[in-house]
Amino acid sequence: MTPNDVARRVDDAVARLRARGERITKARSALIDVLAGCEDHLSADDIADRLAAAETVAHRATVYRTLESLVKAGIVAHVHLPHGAATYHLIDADRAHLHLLCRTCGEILDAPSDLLDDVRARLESSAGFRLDPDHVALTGWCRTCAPDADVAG
Amino acid sequence: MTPNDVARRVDDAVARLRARGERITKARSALIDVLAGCEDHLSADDIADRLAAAETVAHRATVYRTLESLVKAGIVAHVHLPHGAATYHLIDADRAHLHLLCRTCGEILDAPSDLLDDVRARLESSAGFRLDPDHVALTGWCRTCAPDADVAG
DNA sequence: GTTCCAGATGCAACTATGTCGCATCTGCAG
DNA sequence: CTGCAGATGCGACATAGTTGCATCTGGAAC
Repeated sequence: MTPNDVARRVDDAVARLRARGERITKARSALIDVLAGCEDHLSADDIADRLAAAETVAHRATVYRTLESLVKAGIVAHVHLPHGAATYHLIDADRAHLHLLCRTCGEILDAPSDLLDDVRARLESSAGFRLDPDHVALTGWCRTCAPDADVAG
Repeated sequence: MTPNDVARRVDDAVARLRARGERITKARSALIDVLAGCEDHLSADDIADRLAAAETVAHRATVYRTLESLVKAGIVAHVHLPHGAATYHLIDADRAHLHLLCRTCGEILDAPSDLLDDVRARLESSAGFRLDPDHVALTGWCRTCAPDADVAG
């Protein structure tokens, strides 16, 4: 990701926030910078740490509330991981993906965004259930850990 | 589920615990009774409440440790729900199912256990990732809530 | 039935992840 | 520049789960 890409992501996010009539404060701006400059999956505490490292301390409550605003604005996605904190990342249409969590090493892998399309269609027609495929990570074991995996636990 | 079914489930669970050389204590026995007599999905606190109602008070730590033993023994499955506590239920081969959680009303629905078979095969061959399909609930919106659902959040 | 001890339990303190009420501060519209 | 809705800081609270340690007990050995 080039500096240019980062700037584009920041601008895009800020524009979308403004379009919703939300204010652009120091905390929000810094938080968007952190998310835009990062391709990893960050927990709320990770984000607070990076804000502090960038010399923009924000209270934990502010981080959570800001993330909530960004999620509501459709700018950020939060993904729940079984055990441990939720992770947050900017939504990027050309970078859409689902998440796989290794139960042994804890690594988060990306999966193609169309992975669950068939499942979604089946659930919709059979149970009327509208699947939200990106809201939780699927779990299992990565290539490295799979051979030693113990199914229980 | 008839009283007979419950008794069979209890006996089966106790036998499997013994086979692993684990002790059958009052707390464990009562906890298995609770799980065997219930088709719902119970959180650790739900279980503690039902134990208390059955006049077998067990400390929260004991409930967690006992559940962990049962999970390790392959007798109980725990399913993580985004937001809120994990739920536990006895594993019953002829009753296997996956879980769907409605993000609006919080209801837990069952889904056929083969729902993710294709996905599992794709992940295994393409990424070497071994999916554990029952460890997390899939989220979305049930038939009732879907029409009003707001995707963000 | 008694003894013994690994393992189970009770308890309290602790961690982690969020949430909330309220006083203060600040973006930004006018 | 000013006013104020909305954002922030702070601390207390809530929930879910874990851990260290002293005590108790299931069940095997005798």
